[in-house]
Amino acid sequence: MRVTLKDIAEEAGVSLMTVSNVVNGKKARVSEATRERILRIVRQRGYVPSASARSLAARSSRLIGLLVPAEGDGNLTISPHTVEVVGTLERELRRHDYHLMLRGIAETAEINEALRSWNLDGAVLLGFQDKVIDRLTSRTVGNVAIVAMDSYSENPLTLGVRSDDYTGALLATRHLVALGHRRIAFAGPAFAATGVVRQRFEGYREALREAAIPWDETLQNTVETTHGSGREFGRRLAAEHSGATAIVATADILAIGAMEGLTESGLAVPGDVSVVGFDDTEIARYVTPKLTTVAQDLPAKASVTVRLLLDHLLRAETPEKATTLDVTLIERSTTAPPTA
Amino acid sequence: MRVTLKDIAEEAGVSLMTVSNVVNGKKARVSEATRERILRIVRQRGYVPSASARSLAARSSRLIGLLVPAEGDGNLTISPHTVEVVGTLERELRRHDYHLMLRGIAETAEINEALRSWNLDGAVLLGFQDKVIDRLTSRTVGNVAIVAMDSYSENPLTLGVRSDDYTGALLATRHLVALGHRRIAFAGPAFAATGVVRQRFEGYREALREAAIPWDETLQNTVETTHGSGREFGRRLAAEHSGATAIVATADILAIGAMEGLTESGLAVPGDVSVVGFDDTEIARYVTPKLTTVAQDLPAKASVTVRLLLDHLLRAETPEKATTLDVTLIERSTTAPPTA
DNA sequence: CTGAAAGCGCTAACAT
DNA sequence: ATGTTAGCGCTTTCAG
Repeated sequence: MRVTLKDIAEEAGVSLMTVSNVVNGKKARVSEATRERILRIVRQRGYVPSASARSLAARSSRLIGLLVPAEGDGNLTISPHTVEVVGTLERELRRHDYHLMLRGIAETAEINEALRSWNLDGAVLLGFQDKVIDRLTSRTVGNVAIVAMDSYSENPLTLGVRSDDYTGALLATRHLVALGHRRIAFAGPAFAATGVVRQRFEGYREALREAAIPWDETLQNTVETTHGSGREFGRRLAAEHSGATAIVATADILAIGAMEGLTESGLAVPGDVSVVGFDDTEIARYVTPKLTTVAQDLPAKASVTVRLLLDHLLRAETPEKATTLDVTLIERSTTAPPTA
Repeated sequence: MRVTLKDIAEEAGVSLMTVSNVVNGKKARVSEATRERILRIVRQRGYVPSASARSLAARSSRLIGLLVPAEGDGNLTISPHTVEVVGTLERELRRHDYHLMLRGIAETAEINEALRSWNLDGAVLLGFQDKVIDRLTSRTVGNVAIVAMDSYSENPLTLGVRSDDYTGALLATRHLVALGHRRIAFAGPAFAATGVVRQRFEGYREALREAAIPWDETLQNTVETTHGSGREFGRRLAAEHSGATAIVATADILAIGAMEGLTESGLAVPGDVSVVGFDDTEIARYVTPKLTTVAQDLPAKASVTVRLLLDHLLRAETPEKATTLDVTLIERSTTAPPTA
């Protein structure tokens, strides 16, 4: 059967605890000589500690939940830039001997269940609505370290990490304004009083205000974050003659869909209409013309998340306030001055 | 503290075991009356079983490892189509009360460690080289159910699930031949005697053979699976005047890079050179012109994987032989007859 | 149909 | 520097 601490202890002629201490690197508690002897036996017998036994006895699982919304019976909702973050997360966490448990969440109650069932030491909430984060209570999350990524929730039980969505949209819109655009459409999913999309919308509005461009409600478009929906939007924009000469989209995929819709309708990008995306996903560089977009600092997002998690886990540090990461406008080829 | 079985048992005035049996749905072992009473208390007290305690006592963790290569110190290697498979996997597995543990693997030995440390009931190996799979021995994997995705390894300890790579490349190349191409280049990463890329290469070769096109080694190009590498390849092809009028690439991203390199060099796609990709990732539809490519049946890949896993777990069934999934050629706009 | 005993593999808290 | 004791929360096995 499985090799246990006891086996090693017997073979080494020491007690269980000594082996345990060696395995856990508690150097202060064991002499260098026995330490080395035990380590050799451990390697030779191929001993691997049992995570469940540890988790049970130590009340710490060294397990971090990677919680992702799973709409209804459907699939997980994993956006491309999320994937990149996850890769880095896993690596960093593993270096500290923490492991990731991937879990789709259909109803809020499942967050609680996941946390308690596996005795998670922490969790990263990826892409949940602010209102879901808001609802988390200390009863449901206990004392685990929770990072809510891309959330603007003020819930003090969670550590927020997000990009500066407001400034991103501000930069994008200013860029358009500077090029001479006056009628700039906004395209994004429905949003509430708080959240990523709301921030982006407000940044856009602010840039308009700065330029003293009067607000026209018809420029605000509610569109799903999909290529198809973006395409429809592009077609509609072309058909409506709303006079819009530029689009700020809340996602690259949406922007790219819009470009296709526009082009199909006989409008040129950026000749007739300029387009700015958001996220700087890989595809932004692969479409023609290459998409001007707002880039997030994904590596920073991952490392901040890990740092926050570890600070809380190791030093039980008080959650500082939410971290907002810088954002940059990447000017490529989908923006140009409006044609007179 | 935590609500335990014992708490419930005391409150209900029954023994621990009765509660355990109720919670685990062993209906035969408890009367309907007590069953309902206990269930109510369970709900009301918010009892959640401890997975680690279960795992320890039952020697089954209900945990499936999602093992992904992590090159050196680097990030996880997660391709876009892998992500889609993972989403479905998670959902299906969770419906059966299994959970996923995401784990990057830098050295083969870590597979063993991951398996034993967490007492995994099974694992899905995503995108490992065949030679890694080959090396797995019963000592390292024990009796866990292992699905090796996209592997052509004959290792009887693993269940193989993959797409029909050979036929995919065959179809792609035949399509090109049918259009009238005679000098068709192959672009893909270095490959060994077995594996996904080897299969694709052989499919390509076979189509050439069918058409009695003599083999010219210079048409076989070793290229990394990246956009940049593809672009370089496109440029080189344009510069070399090798006479190639078409390209079969082993990945969409590679094909798209090649298109860009070709275009930059003044060659038109598909006017001067036709291009076929592989995988039918999302971006294939977003580039201009839209990419002709070979589509895998991703949902099937996920559900076969789950079925294989569950069969092994639930019924301890003998692993049948590897499953190969059908593949289809999606003709879009990057292929056309060669210009005379 | 229900219960008691034993133990899964490990660690925290005290000894010594 | 090392050992002892007492569980962690659950399931297995065997008895009623």
